[in-house]
Amino acid sequence: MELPKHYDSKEAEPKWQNYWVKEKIFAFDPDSDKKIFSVDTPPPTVSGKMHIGHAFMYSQMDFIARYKRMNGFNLFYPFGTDDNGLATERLIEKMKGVKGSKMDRSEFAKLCLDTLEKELRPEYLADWKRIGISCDWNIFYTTLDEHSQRISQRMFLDLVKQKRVERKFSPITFCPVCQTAIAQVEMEDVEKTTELVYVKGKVETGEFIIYATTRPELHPSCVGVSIDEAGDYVSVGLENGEKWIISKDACETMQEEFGFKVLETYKGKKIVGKKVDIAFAPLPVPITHDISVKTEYGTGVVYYCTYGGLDCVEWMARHTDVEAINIMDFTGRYCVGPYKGMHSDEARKGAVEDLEKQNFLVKKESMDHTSNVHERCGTPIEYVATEQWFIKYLDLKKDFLKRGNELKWYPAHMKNRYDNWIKGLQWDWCISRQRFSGIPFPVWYDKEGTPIFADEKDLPVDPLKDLPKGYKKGEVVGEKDVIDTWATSSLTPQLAAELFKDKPVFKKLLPMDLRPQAHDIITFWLFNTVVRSHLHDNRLPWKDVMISGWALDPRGKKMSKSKGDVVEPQKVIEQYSADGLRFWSAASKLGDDLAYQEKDLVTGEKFITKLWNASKFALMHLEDYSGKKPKQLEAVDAWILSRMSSIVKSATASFEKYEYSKARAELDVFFWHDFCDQYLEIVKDRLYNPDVRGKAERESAQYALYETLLAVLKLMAPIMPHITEEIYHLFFASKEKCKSIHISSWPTLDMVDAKSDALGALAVFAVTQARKAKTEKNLSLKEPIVSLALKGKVSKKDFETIKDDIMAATKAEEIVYDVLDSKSEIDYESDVQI
RNA sequence: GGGCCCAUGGUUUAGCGGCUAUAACGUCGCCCUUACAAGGCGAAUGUCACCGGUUCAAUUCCGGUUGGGCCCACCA
Repeated sequence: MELPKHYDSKEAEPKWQNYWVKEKIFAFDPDSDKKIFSVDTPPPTVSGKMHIGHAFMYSQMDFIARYKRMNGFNLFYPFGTDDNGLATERLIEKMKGVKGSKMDRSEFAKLCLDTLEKELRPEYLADWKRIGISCDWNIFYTTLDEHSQRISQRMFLDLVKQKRVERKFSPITFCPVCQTAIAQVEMEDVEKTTELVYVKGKVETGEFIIYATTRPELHPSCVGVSIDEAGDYVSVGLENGEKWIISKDACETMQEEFGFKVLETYKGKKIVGKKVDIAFAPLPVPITHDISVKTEYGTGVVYYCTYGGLDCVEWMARHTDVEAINIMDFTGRYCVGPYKGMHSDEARKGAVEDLEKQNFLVKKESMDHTSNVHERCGTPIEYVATEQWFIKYLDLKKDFLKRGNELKWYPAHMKNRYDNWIKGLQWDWCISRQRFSGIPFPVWYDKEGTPIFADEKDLPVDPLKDLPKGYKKGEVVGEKDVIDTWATSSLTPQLAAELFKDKPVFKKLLPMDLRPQAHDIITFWLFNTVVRSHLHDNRLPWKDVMISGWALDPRGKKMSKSKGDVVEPQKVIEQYSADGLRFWSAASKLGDDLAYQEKDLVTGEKFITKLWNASKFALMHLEDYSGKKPKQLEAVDAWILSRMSSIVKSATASFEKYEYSKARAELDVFFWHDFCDQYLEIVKDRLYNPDVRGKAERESAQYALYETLLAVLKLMAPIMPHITEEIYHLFFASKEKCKSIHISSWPTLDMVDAKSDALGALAVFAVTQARKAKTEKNLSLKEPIVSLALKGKVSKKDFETIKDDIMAATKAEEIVYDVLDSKSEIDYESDVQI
């Protein structure tokens, strides 16, 4: 058999991708008895093109999927897209020139679904197909369609039944200029200089407690003052007779400026409970202890307003007996106190002036800090309290930690991030969003404002259009808020599995076997999914999680559009190949970030070329291969089969632990050096010249060649699915009677043999020494060797079994072999006479 | 500030108690060798970040320092 001179990945890759679809190679068989391996593929957001990070992570996921498939598993390997988020919404608004908020909700949702289905998704998915992801593309879901809406709403109702959801007042981030609620992704950090003002609060003892703030305009909503009960505080006396309370740390920095005398030092605990009159606040507030207070910041005293920022929100969560004074409403203006009707800037000026006039101001200083602004208009965000839906789960932290321990983490250290996150959790999970599109809450309110929940049978519902059973128009008001996208995408195992709800196989799909994902979303996506599965089904969503790293720019930093160093996978594939891209993705250890280096793609391409050429050589000599195992295996053939067997064993072990990179590296070295450089060169003579070397000797080589090349192809198939399929089809497919290497059986070669290893190593040594001698004399490798003296630790009798092969490979005219003492420090010795 | 990861020839990396520290890219020299010049053979290049400790023995284990990366919190 003669292979074409070159392998053309541009032609071959799409060809095989089409073949796999046409032949249903990756189709899940719901009726099969084979063991299922299920993958909870994280659905990417359709917000443009697939980026290199996606290509990196999804390739790594696919290595495992393909490995499992070859190990006889019936793969449940769905693909979904997360179309529920803001990014998609924005993209469609831009494309269609519409404003979602000005449209009817269900009309906008329909527009989104249509645009996604007809225009965006096919092109987007083509990128995934082009890197050779072996999902069953018929098992597809979108987090926005009826199927997902029904499940998401049903799960919400399930939580209602369990009394795990509640509606309560809570602040949301809000842009006072755009007058809209904004999500975290819409905010950006801005570094700016602000004025930090130090203010006096009158304590019931007659002393003043000093606190610093950048938001003095919030004074009318001050609800508390906190200190650190374990920290050191001091009372100091000023010349004018005033006594101030500040932390000991603050005292040291302020003493010079104010020239006060320290009267008393004590622990913060001493002043806890004392009442303080705060300027413009309606009521005196007690001094409390709070864990967030550090004596080394400011004056070691913090005042909390509702709401000045996330710190205030968290403080409120810890001080549940305190009632909030909501100082701002959705007009973006203050609604209580002396600055009623004003925006923040105006109010701040007024507040500083008033504090100064009324002698509450201690000092002003400027400071730099980062604050959150709305990325669209640059306005600093505000916090406005409104009613929100929450999933109550803070009481379950221990259970979540336990679930984390039950989960098998690859790599193991990634669990730390999960644990760390849970330990720091202070809020319940707010699942409502004041956005115009998304999955609606299945909730209405009656005239008293009591929620009415939809009947599960009627799902999905849109409460802005539909009515609850037994109510007429005008009797109820539908919930306008939508369910947060994470509250739906935390249900991906259910979204995928329920596509088979009516089949018996459904029971076997959950929990899933594997969740692959990158490390940046452990704290929300992974965690949220564990939470939902725990709450709804009292079990883990999956058995294993495989955490990928990130693709970084060539200097090891995050790629960014503004720096212009974004690598587009589409271009990489264009220039190199999908197999090359995947080979690169397999270069980093699971969980490790990988800096993009173009040379790695070149290495992959070279591997492809080498594999092609080596196969060309092998298949040329296998044309007349009988397929039978020879009675007598030549020593060098036994050696390569032994080495191959070792590689099969360790590569298999590596894949089992999701360590595809180790498998790749080992196979790479074996294939290139042991197989191509050494074995093929040694065995060449026997293959070409059976008349001289013997027919049986050639058949032995054919057997080794067949088995080894096939094993190499199969081990490499998960990582480079196209080139391996191409070669497989040129020869092996018909022999093995199998439609695709990807559903062929994983190699189980079990021919490890220590004696063969020793003989092979000696042969390799001899060949290497001969090459070295010729190279040193600047001679061609074809140059004959007059005499080759060789010493080793194998017996003379055993040496005879490799002697002819060595003579042929080195072009030695004579070989003299001696046995070294078994205690000798060196293993081999040689003397080459040319 | 809290947490996690990382530090090995010019670059990217393997090894994670004991061989002369692995390989690729790059560099240099040689070679058309019946698969491959998009190749082959060979060579040079490393106080394994720094300082201590444990050990007969440390690149490997422990503690600290420095430098990088990421996630979270951002601060009165």
